[in-house]
Amino acid sequence: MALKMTQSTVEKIIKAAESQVRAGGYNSFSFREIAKEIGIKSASIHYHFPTKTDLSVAIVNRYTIRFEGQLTHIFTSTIEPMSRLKLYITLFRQALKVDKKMCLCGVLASQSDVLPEALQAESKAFFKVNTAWLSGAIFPHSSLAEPQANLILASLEGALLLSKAMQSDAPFEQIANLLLTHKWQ
Amino acid sequence: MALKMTQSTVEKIIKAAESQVRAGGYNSFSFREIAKEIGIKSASIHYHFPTKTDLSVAIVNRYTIRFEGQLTHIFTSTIEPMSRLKLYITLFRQALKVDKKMCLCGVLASQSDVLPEALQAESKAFFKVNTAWLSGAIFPHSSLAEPQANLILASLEGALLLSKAMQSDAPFEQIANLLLTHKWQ
DNA sequence: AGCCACCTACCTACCTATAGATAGGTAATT
DNA sequence: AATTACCTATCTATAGGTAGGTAGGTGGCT
Repeated sequence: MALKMTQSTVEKIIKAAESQVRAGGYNSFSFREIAKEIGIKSASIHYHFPTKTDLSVAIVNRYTIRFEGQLTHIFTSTIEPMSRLKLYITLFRQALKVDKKMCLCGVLASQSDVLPEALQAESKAFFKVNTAWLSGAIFPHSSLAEPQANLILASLEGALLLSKAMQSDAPFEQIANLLLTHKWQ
Repeated sequence: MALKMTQSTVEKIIKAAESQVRAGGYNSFSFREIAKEIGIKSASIHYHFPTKTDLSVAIVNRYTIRFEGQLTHIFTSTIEPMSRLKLYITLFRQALKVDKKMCLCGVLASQSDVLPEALQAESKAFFKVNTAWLSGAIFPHSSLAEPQANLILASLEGALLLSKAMQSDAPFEQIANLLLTHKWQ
């Protein structure tokens, strides 16, 4: 029972933190803001995550694991490459339209230079997972698999960026549409 | 002479500030850091730019104007769409390889939610300049000009993001190559 | 069963560093 | 005399982090 409560608080902390990072980046989330949001004191967060780096790594770790879960789900739900791409795009569309936030690692990547090394590594891992999956799941027999995977990933990260900046979903949808109608050879 | 010195200090402030924003985003640049970097006191920056928002807007403004200058230069140097695209890509390659930094507005876009409104507007203007130029200079007679312009811009912003995260220029070059070999109809 | 040691999950109170911003002063130029 | 381009000194808010306390539960020992 006490254990369950603990996990729940940790979950709340990570969720609130993820939300704040995705809204404003690494330097615009704070222990005090998270604490206020979930109704505890900032010192209590240090009990669960001694340093900001520890908490940040935990956020990205959870994010990547959940993302991987969704990739696996897509992979098993269809073998048609373009169907998989369509579902892959849905993951990013959800960030934009449901969460109304950037991709966590997209935000972090743009600030790579000022991130703790452990966090850089964690965000790098997220992108590796994505390019590896795209190569294998969408371009299994293409010699251009790697560059094409990079293009899709970059386009979608950029599409989120652009749509956030333009305060419109249109850029994202136009880009998504081009990716889906493109002849990938 | 005094006027010249003044402009020079203002220039130094903006340059240092731009560099810091592009490295770590809006919340990781500070008056004190800039002051230290250029050898004055932080209070003196407030003389030239009363608030952080004022300074930020000035940074993006200068950035956009200089970018527009380079776009105009490309436009007049060739009429061949693919040559223009190649030169356009060079602008982003320079950010990655020479400055070793993100696009200023790419970083800011990822933090849109926490930016002062004036800054959001300024960064939005940068992207509008780019999509408008791409449409007119590369896809003058295409009905798909707008989505294609968005795709190119998003791909390149995303390419910077990805290359920063992966700590490798390869993703950028692979994406650039695909954009240049693509049949844009 | 009753006691005791320990652990968990918080708390209050506080530290130092740094943030943006302001007031008021000053030397040099116009 | 006024303006420009700085300065020193200081304010308040907030940052991450730490020390030490405590209520309530767990588990072992007699």
